Amino acid sequence: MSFINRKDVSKLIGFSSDTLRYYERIGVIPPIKRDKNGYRDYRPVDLDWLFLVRCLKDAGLSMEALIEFAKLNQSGENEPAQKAILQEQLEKLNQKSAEMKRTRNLLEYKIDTFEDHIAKFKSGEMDADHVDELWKMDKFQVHKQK
Amino acid sequence: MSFINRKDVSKLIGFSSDTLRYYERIGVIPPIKRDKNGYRDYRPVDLDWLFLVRCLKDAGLSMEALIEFAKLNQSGENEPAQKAILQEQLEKLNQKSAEMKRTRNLLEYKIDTFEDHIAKFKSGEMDADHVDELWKMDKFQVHKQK
DNA sequence: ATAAACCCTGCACCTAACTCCTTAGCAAGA
DNA sequence: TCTTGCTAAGGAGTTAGGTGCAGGGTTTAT
Repeated sequence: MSFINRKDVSKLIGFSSDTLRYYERIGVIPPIKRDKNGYRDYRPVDLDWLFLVRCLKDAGLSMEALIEFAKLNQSGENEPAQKAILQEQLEKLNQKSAEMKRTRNLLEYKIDTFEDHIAKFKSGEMDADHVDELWKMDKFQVHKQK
Repeated sequence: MSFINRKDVSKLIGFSSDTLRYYERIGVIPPIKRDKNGYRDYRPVDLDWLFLVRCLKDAGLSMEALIEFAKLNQSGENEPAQKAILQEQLEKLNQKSAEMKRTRNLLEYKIDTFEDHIAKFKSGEMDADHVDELWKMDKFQVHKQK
């Protein structure tokens, strides 16, 4: 007689039953209400939370951050703190995006110059100039030493 | 008398000495030449490879993919295969970027509507309509069931 | 009334990717 | 020569994030 059972939730959100139970245990999702048999009875509010968890996890948040967020949410009047977490994660996401963009540039460069690059690589002719060329692609801000 | 020693490489690329040794062992980087003492002697060609590994790893490639790539590179005439791997990873990177963009939208939405959202969440008033609202944000293409 | 198909719990186990530990060799300065 | 600080190798330990399994209960269909 569950409203939505474990299996349906798995299908909807894409976490396995085991994973859902694991998340509940470590505190990523709040304790789910049970029906008369002790079976989990997921409500829309739970699905909403799981939806958010799914997105944030896919975006690369750690379980730790998600647990912190879940705790704040369950323990009352910490809306500014929660909002701060979301904003912080948004900031991280933006940084990550920028990082990925740079890596994409590098990949494109590597693909474009592949023949040349590999030829040098194999013959051992690749020298400091080539490495310099890569440093200049702005991924690292280190001082090359003599 | 190393050209560039382990510690310098750590500083330059940002992998710890242990990690460098680990990578060499599992085949992410080729066997590094040694000096008369048996100490590793990193050459520009090695740094170039490490640079690429650093970027691809940061972009989320698994060690497995990197090992495959490294093997192809060491074992001769597989340039098309290597190029294919890079292109495949570029494709994955693009997908991931799109995914992150969607999640960013969700986060922004959540932050904007936070007060309202949390109020509903706490009072348990959040209902199927709200979940619908989220489904519509295009992250999932599932059929909601009755 | 028995089987199929769900659900429950606790706990052991797993993979990836490191990270640390121990024991030991070489090397350059006080 | 002694100490400090680098290096080496092999292998055990750690962390994150699950996954599987045994042993049991319920519900529904046949």
